Amino acid sequence: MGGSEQEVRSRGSRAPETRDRIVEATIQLLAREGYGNITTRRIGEVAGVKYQLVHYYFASMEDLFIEAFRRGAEENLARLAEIAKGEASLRRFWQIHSDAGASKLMVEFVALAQRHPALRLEIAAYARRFRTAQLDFARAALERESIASDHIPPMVVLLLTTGLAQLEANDRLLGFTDGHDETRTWIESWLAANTTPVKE
Amino acid sequence: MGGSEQEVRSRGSRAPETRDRIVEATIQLLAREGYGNITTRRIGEVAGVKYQLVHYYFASMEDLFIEAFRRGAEENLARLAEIAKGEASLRRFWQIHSDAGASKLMVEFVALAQRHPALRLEIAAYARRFRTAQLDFARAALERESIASDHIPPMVVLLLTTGLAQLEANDRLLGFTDGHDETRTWIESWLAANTTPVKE
DNA sequence: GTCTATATGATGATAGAC
DNA sequence: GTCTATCATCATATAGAC
Repeated sequence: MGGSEQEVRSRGSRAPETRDRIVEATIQLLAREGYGNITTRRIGEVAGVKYQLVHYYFASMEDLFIEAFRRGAEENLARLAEIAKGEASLRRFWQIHSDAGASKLMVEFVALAQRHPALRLEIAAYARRFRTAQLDFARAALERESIASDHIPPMVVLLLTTGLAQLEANDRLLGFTDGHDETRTWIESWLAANTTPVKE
Repeated sequence: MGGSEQEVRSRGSRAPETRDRIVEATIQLLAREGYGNITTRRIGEVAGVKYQLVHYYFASMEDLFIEAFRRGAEENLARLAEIAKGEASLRRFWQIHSDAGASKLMVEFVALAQRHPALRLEIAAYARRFRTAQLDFARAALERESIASDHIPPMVVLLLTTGLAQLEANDRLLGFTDGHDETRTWIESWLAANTTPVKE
């Protein structure tokens, strides 16, 4: 960990990344093992620091969770914005839901949220924001593309696809994936047959 | 799901319902406050018995959860079987997913399952069984009814609707229901327009 | 900033009297 | 079967030395 420091942190204080490491470890632990095993001890272990340091940087676990969630949330919103830059298409819309890792993380955070009211509010606020952005994108895609079948409200498309992503994450949590491939394959081919391709 | 019957509890005279009360309290607590607040002390409180009795009747919390889950699972399977007795229709199929309470309970159990491996296996086994039964029903409905739009594989219909139900339960957990009504209304009217009515 | 030690509290679980 | 009493464990969170 010596070497070159490309940190933009202008405050050249010592140990500039401990806090980041803690946040990263939290996300990583959450993604790998789930909310059930999240403790300060394990976080410290993964981050390579004493677990008491967690309390030095964060007043409470909830604060840490909120910060970790925000980091992931910002990434998701940024990615959505990135995708939204291109031409709106249902195919691109579908891509957003294809990241299994993000879905699982979201499930974990929601689970955590029930024990931490402030985190719950944070997640709820983000979820509504994200959904609104998704809705805009879905609306644009549906308007632009001529869908062969009945016209479907953007909200319906949104909830069905989001629900599917959540279901898959949930199934995986339980340890099975029956029907996932079949459904994804069908959706992909349906999109291929019913929408106009968009070039990158 | 059968197998080892641990206690026969044939002594029906003395305090016959304590065990049931504990199981009921567990389900009730899970439905009301979520997995986060499930402890032996709270269960005892709700059941109106000393919390130590929980350990008298159940070797571990996991055993209690498994029994509680089985009770709910049996009910769900029974209700599905009841619905399946009638003529298969997409409308009836959709009804299965309309019970918000059952969806939330399932979400809670899945959350609990991550801390309790044996419960996870139990739930996974049930989920696959239930899904198979639902799939049969969806297949029968799709075959019987002439759908106006493209033909959709039963598995796709199943995962989309199940996913939607799960999404709604999840949103409610977070405290918002944006788009739920709109989506349900659209689905109901779509079913009304694209399927043949079934008389009770 | 990081360490060692510790306070404080809740939990699942058990022992033994009645 | 139900009670009181208690245990060991693990959690979050602090205090204070360096």
